[in-house]
Amino acid sequence: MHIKEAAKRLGISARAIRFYEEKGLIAPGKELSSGYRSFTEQEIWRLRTIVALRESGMSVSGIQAALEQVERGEHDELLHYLELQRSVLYARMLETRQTLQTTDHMIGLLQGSRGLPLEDFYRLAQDSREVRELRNWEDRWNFDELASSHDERVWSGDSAYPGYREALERTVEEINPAPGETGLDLGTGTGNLAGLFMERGAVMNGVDQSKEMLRICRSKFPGMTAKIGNFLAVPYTDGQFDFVVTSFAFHHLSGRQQKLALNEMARVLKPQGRIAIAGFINRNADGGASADKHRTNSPTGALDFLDWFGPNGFESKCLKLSPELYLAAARRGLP
DNA sequence: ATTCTCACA
DNA sequence: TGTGAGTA
Repeated sequence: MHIKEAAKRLGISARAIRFYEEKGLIAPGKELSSGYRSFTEQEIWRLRTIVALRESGMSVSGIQAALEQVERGEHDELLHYLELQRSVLYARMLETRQTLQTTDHMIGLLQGSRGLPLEDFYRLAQDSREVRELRNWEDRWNFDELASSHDERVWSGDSAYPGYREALERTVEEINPAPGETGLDLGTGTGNLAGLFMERGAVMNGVDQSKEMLRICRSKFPGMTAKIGNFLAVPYTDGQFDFVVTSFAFHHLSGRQQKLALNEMARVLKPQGRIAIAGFINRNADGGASADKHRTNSPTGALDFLDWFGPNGFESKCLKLSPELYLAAARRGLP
């Protein structure tokens, strides 16, 4: 089959097919006499995959890497690419939704006032941009960096920190899950906290940005759903969870990112849901990404984000577990 | 009808 | 990440 028919069957331009060839995604044979490209059904199938991945937003170079790995039989690599792609799409959706909200808000302002409320517009636009910039945090989506972020977090494994296990157990006590309740563990790592909740009969979901962590987590806890994602774009729809927990992860965020993360936690929480945050609690002036340097021994450090709960309809408290470890717990009242 | 290259957004 | 024009 020649290029035009192939293009027609795939619903893309012939030019695009040549482009994919130029980028090394396909290598169709050429007819000796004419020099025309000749496409086999195999190649059409491959092109279909390319088109599908492209439609989901994956870059051409990403598709190239994915296809190479599939050829080597490493299917979980492709699975990882798709999961990653999903989380990127989800983040994009949340951003779109926020833009929509801002626009609605502006429409409301316009309808409610005679003149142009320029100052309000300006403030709204600023807020909106700020949130977008926070979400667009470093490029942790870069495949190469996933490994190093894994290393950064490896200390949170079983043996590493004194008080680690106690902090997790106290978190479970605070949430006090009823059997059958649905929970979300953000920055779940290898699923240690989620595992404790499952022992209590909770149905657990976990989110982590490291595929290595998720792989270990899945093998440790087959009954748990684990997704790639992060605090600022939690890959779940609204109002799903009875409780959201996180341990030894929140301090990686800057203060403003923590606020955004709390918004996300509240978003996926059911009306009377609970939140528990355990670990180091930093008092982090904004801008500093690595919060570990700013660990504080002062419980007032926790108040920086505990202040968020009250105005958002939560009853909250903060417990000091050890000189360095804290547990913030919150419960949302009736709406 | 198709290929290739170059410029362009 | 593609597209369009011009060419052979």
